[in-house]
Amino acid sequence: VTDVQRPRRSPTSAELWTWREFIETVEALSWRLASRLQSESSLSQGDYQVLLALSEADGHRMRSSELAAVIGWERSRLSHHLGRMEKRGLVSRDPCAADGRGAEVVLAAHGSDCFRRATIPHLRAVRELFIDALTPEQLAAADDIAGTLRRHLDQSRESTRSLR
Amino acid sequence: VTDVQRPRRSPTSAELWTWREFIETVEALSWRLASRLQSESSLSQGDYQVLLALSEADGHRMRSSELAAVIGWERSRLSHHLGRMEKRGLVSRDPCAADGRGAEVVLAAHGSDCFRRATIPHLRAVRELFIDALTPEQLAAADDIAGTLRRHLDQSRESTRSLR
DNA sequence: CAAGATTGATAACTCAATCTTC
DNA sequence: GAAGATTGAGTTATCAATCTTG
Repeated sequence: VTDVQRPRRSPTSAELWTWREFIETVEALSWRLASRLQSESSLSQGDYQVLLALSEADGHRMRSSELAAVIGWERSRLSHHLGRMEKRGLVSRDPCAADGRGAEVVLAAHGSDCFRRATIPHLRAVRELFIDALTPEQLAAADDIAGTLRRHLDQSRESTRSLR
Repeated sequence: VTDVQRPRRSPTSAELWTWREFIETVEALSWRLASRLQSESSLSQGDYQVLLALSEADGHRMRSSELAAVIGWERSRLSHHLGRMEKRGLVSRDPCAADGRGAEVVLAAHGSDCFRRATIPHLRAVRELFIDALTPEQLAAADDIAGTLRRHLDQSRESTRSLR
């Protein structure tokens, strides 16, 4: 933690191989899950993320920008996406009582239905393609790695911010 | 390996938590790397993948469909993307001598320059955000997990195929 | 003027034709 | 007719305005 200033070696070829295998595999996995979700439940990954976040929210409703933060999207992307989901009857938007500028996104009944029906096959896919593929030890290691990477990312976001 | 037929429990909440943390973190990491690549080198991830594959190819040229297979894209996506890269002078396309139907994608001089200039900051980013974040043990575990997931994915692709 | 959110223009991705050559 | 590759139409993502309210 004290070597922040010192420039370091570039990655070895073994390290790079690990990196490429890791990122490409996870992307392939994510792609495969997205296809299954689409064909089994007619939802895109984006739809699912939005519906999941709303399902977990108090009163099945959230401020638009909070939703964007939770799922890690830019606001304009979310806004366009919500427009399409609204057309399909999955969500609706209400003006926010407390803050006249804001909007609240509400899970519609049809969205709730779609989400519930999608959940079982989707969790089955997650189990088949991820959880069952790994030993309990590997799963624990995955958890550890993800947590470490996440904290590192958050920290580096902070430090680049403070340089501005 | 003998329990293929038996339906199984749905994931525990701890397993799901691991899954979400894992996939979301990797996606955040990938997104962060893509932003850095774009701002530091004016290349998208797709551009980089194409340039990397061509740089590693014999004579800096490849058949179009082989390139698509290597980077795991659909042919039409690659074709559109190559059109845009060609406009920017990064690659060019030659008719293939051996097979009149085919096209060969060639790394242009400007593409080679851009790729070389992009490499150092990009590898630095990979090191900072991934390699240095993990201990050697975690890196080894990541390698193991990726390999296991990859084999599992390949295997499940095969078995769904044979059911048709 | 800053923050919340939407809009519009442009770029990129996907899917189903299409065209050419084997 | 099948394989290699491109094209076009429709959908989704991104970036820079824009509009409205605090």
